[in-house]
Amino acid sequence: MVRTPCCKEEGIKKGAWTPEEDQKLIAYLQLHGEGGWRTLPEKAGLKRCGKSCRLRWANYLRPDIKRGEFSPEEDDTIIKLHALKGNKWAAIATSLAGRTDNEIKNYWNTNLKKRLKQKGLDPITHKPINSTGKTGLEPKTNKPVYSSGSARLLNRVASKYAVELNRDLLTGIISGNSAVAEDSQNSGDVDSPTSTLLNKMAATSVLINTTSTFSGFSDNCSFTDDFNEFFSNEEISDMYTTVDNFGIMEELKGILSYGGAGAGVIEDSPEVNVADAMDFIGSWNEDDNMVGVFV
DNA sequence: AAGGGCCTCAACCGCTATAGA
DNA sequence: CTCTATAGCGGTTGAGGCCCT
Repeated sequence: MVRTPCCKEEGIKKGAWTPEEDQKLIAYLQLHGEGGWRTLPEKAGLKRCGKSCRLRWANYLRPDIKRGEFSPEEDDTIIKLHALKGNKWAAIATSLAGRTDNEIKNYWNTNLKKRLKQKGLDPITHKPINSTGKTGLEPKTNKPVYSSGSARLLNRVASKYAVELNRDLLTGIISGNSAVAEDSQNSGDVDSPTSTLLNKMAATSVLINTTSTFSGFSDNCSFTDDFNEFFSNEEISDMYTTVDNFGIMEELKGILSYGGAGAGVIEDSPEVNVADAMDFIGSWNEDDNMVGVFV
């Protein structure tokens, strides 16, 4: 299909926007809202094409855009998500509030890509650039790399929720039959213990959010850890690549951050030894005390 | 001080996806 | 179903600023 380019008309200005043009665009959008980009320039008194106006607004003028340097946390998020999604800048941007896909793309190309290279990592594959082709993420032993992650996650859940909270909930998380967990099992994909657990937890979180009869976690729960405190970068990377989809991970993050911004920071509970294999998921013993069960 | 090279990032281009007539 | 308009995406470009010689 041949289409007339939108920006080839006579008298259409290109290049950098002036403050006056910005003001006209802002004023118009504040008055009329977004949309109707094709006719907007004429109505707003701008000699620009609609596409240019939309881009200027989306990438620069929108009031919710966060300017300034990227934080180390944002850097980590971008790198992790890039490892998972590749150059899907718009998808990555949805996880960084106030950052645009264009900004992330530029930041990646000018900073993060170089940083990975300096660390000896291929910015495309995120694997080490060396002759062996090793990724650096392979387990150092015969144990799967995800084992410690799943074990620690379960310990945290058990130790933080089990006593004061809903025993049924935790049991449900671990032994529940959710569509998500079943999909994972039916997909034929390699199903790591961590991803199995995460899928079950994520499925349960959906249940919490959508079923009014389900009491879920209590409001005084102070479980405010996030992934970065919870797991190593390697573990997070592994989770993102083995769990079913990004949405599930976001759901799980919702569980982990449950309790609200004002809740206290949890302290590390004494580490409970958890079997690295996740056989115990299937052999969950409801008569056992929650904390310290996983040995 | 001059100018050449490099870097950054806003903006553009070409394309696909989607909605609606 | 087809066609068209619009929105959105990712790659690329180029202006301008900075740094080094």
